Amino acid sequence: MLSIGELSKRTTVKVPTIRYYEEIGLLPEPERTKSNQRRYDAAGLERLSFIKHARDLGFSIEAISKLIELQGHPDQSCKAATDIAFSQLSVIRAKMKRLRALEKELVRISKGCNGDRVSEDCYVLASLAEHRLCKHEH
Amino acid sequence: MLSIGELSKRTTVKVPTIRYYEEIGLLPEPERTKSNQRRYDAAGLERLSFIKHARDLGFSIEAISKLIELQGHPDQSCKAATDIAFSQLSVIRAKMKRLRALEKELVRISKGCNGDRVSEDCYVLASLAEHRLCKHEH
DNA sequence: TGTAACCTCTCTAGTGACTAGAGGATCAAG
DNA sequence: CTTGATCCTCTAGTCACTAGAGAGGTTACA
Repeated sequence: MLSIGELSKRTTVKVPTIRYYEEIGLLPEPERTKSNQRRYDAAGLERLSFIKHARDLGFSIEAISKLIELQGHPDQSCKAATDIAFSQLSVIRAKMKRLRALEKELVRISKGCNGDRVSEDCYVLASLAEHRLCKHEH
Repeated sequence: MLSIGELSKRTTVKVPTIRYYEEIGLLPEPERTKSNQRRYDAAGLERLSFIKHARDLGFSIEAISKLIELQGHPDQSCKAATDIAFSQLSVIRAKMKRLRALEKELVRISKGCNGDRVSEDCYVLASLAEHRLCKHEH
């Protein structure tokens, strides 16, 4: 049985975050010692590892809740799970698309001035002030 | 002179957001009519357009505050401004790097199961449960 | 002049996913 | 027995807004 601190070390999830997950119902309430400290078993460790890994992959807490729910029915179809993974993939791709556009524009703007002028003549500041100076959509 | 609603339409910044910007000091307090409604002049419109454009490019409110501060000293060096733009660029690039890694991993995981199995045998769920199954860093 | 539709005001609270800190109890090592 | 680490609960803060309540103001048209 692991204390919250040991669980934290093994999963690299911070202690207050573990308590937060419990509060919102993502982790079940664990056993307690006589002195009211939390104690986790192997199932608790596994569950938190799952959450941590999914979070690292950018899944929302809501999506993770659904995935856990699905895990709990090992004999049912996993279509819902793969759907969630695909929608996560499209979330990631949408973010990348946007970031690529921003990068392009910011590179262009940055090239306009290397910082050796006065603010009045700075192309960076001018570009921020006037969207018209932008070449790409963002 | 523009009402807050007109300013909102021209900048596509929502009314509550304009009030929020005023609250945190990003926008100066505008004039008011006798009946206490906000009225904005050309300077107010320009300032909010600047903020909006910078936000669209992903700059934080804090960075924008600094940029506005710099704009206020048109005769001083613009190095600080270009520095902020460059650091924003590296923020964007770091995010993209991370997203690329996540995308790669998620594509790989998703390929492992097309949703026609039971949860117990689903590679997507298994991969989320076990980091060991991952091929790339994330 | 009436009235309906819309705009604006302030204030509070909620979002997501935590993070920080206060103030106190408990535990393990020396 | 003491010290320092760890644990507990609770509240409040983060970022950049967003939503809603309830009251008052403005505008267009009959």
